[in-house]
Amino acid sequence: MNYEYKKIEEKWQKIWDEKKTFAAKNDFTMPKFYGLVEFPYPSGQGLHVGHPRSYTAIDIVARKKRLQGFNVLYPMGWDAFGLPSENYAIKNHIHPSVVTKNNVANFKKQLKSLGFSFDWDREINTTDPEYYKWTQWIFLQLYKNGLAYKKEMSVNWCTSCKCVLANEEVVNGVCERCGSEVAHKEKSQWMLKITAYADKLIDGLDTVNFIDRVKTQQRNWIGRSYGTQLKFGTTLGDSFEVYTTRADTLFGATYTVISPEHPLISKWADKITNIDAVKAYQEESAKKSDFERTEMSKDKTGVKLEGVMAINPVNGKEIPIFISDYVLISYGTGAIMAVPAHDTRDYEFAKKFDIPMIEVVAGGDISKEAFTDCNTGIMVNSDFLNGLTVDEAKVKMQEWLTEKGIGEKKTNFKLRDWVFSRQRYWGEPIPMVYCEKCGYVPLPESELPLTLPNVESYEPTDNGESPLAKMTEWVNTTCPHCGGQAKRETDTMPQWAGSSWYFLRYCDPHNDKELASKEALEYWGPVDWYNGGMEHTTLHLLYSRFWHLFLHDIGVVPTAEPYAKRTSHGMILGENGEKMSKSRGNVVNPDDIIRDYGADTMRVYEMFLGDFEKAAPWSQSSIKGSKRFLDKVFSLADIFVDGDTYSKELETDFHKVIKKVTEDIENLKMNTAIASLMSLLNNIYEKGSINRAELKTFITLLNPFAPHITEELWEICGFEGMLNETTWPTFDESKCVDSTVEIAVQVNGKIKARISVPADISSNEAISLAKAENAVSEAISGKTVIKELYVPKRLVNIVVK
RNA sequence: GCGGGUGUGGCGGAAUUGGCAGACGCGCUAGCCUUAGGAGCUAGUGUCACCGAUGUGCAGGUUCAAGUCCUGUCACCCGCACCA
Repeated sequence: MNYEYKKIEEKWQKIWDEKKTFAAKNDFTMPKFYGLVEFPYPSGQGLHVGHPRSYTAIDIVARKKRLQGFNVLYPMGWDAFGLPSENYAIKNHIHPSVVTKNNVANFKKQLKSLGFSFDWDREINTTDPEYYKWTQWIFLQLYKNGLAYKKEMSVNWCTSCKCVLANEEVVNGVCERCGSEVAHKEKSQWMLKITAYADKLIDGLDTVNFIDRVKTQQRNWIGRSYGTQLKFGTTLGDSFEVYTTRADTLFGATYTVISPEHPLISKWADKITNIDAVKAYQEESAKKSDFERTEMSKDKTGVKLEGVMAINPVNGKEIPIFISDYVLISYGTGAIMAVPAHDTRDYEFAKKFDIPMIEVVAGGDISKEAFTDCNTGIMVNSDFLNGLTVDEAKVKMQEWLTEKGIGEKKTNFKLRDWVFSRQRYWGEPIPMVYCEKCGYVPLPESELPLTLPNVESYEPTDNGESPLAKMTEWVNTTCPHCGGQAKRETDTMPQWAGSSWYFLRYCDPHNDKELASKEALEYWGPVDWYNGGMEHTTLHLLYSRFWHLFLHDIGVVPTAEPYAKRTSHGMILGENGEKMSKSRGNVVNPDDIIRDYGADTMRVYEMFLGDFEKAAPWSQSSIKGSKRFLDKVFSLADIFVDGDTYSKELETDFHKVIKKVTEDIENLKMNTAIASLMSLLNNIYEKGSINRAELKTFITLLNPFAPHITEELWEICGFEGMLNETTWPTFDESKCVDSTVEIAVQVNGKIKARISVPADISSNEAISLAKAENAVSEAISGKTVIKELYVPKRLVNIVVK
């Protein structure tokens, strides 16, 4: 029989659609499984071969779970706000909503043609007012709880997108999206206080099953450090605070540094005798872009403040104060105590400016480099700390500082608050109005959704205003508080807003009273398994955990953490091993693959490609292997015979493969699961026939990977009902072992022979059988046997001298 | 610099966690079949001085036994990047 994949695939996709085969059931008594993949941004380019790698893997898990009796929620939707649609709209004078609609239709068609078991009844779209009503609602809750605030500050400004960026969106000093230079701009921005959740975001990681690299990356990004904040007096009679994690080295502090933006400078301006040089340095560092600043990070620069000295609180010594851009205003107090002998950066700076160093931890050689090791050193030159270890000294100094009222314990984070406004059209309007009298006033919840007005032009402006600002009839409104004249906020929310809670909406997508019902959230939450890209680790994944932790605190969701398990797929690279991109000309279009080989082949190929977590290059010729496999599977119908139990020859094989596939799917080892099915298929053909029981098991195991061809075979072979209504095969551990096994016989670890023995053979018998082999007796004759060992079912090793 | 990871045939990758390295697939070679083949079938395929030796980035070590454990070292990839 011929495997007509096109006909078969279209047929079953239509049946699944009509029967709503994969709709999640509203039966909250069943055991549930909520599998989630990141919903795509529906770009004009259509689906990329990278998308199906993630979607197929979780589809396989979802399909298997259904057969195992779970009520499965596997939803899909569209993260449709964003710049590409807006830019396309600007260029072609089409409303972004129209662009989005067309792109969604195309994406949906493509996804359907791959046979994913999504519950399309729960499809959502972040640009739908019925959806973003609740995005705005969450913003209002954040505002009411003091977690959204407006602040005038220096922000990252993408010169090409003409829009501010969050810290997470700046990569190597350039815009994460377009790669353009990022400048600094003073702007008043809506901020979300994600830093209030820094501890919870770190500690929560201990309660979830995320792959380690995701956890470490989030921990590093949040960057918690435990230290001390302490006060240095000055010769002007005032004081300033510094943050340090090495309070133990306080006796070694030989200077201090404040950042160029530090407010002390203007306070001291008339006392600083070299104020011109200081101001020049301030200006110079303000001009540097993030990119330049990191580029120049090796060479330390700075200016000493003349006319003021700091006083080391532990010994009263007067030490100089510098300004230098290696101290950041945004971290700690924007000022540090410098201990050149025990900090690499201070060491470099001190060498350059010829500042003395004092060794306070013995164990290194400070004439060569800073000694920063905290584990081996012993305190010296430190009065009451002498002789202590670093850890002991930290504690003692901390106590001393606290007692004297000079310093206290302090935890700091690298994480900054989230810049939440964007000066673009195609985003959720921020539901706030500005009233001259009342200041910023939140829109009443009853007025949500606040929909985007229709504007003539979506062009971003150079002055940093949102395109919405020109819509005077939309902007001018009345104050919800006093009824007076007021203006709407014209900035919109960032890309990451809608995706920060979308998985909640899937639980109850048509609810118009709340973002989702309590019952639905109780039942479906948390997401059991979430797979997505590593590139979202410190963006979407972090943001959505923050929102969820907050929603939990205000009682909206039942659990603190949104995702019980997080895995991540590797990228699919072009055939040349480089990242797929239009400019490199190595992009593979999924539509072409489906046309030439079929969706099932595409699915099997992408899963067989290699280790799911690692990047893997696409290989056009390897696809043929997957196609050949499915061709052979389809031909099983030709060698189909009667028989309702596994045949003797294949029984062990079947039990082993059921075990292997069942376990491999849970571990995302799809490549080895497929390999074991291929192996089994080879054995079946060697035997020459397959019976009912065997075929049933085989196609059920293969079904999650290749759903169309297996449904078709199910029908052809006359099995009852549909394959997706059957149950997942089970295995018997005792039947997974062969009764006879081939073992290796080694002499001094070198293989001399292979023998077949009963699996349960005794050690003595195995060894004597081994010795009976010619090659073995030859190798040991005339030598003394020192040791003989038998590793059950593996090998015999005879050690001779 | 800090953090995470990876090095196994011509290629993608396996290896029950210390027990026969190279499963499965691609590619390649030879043969068969075919008017033809970028189709199918059969056999072979780590390397070499091919009855034997050797082999998992490199150098040591532990062990009866090491891809796997330990020490050192090199290379590459990813994330963060002066975070005090």
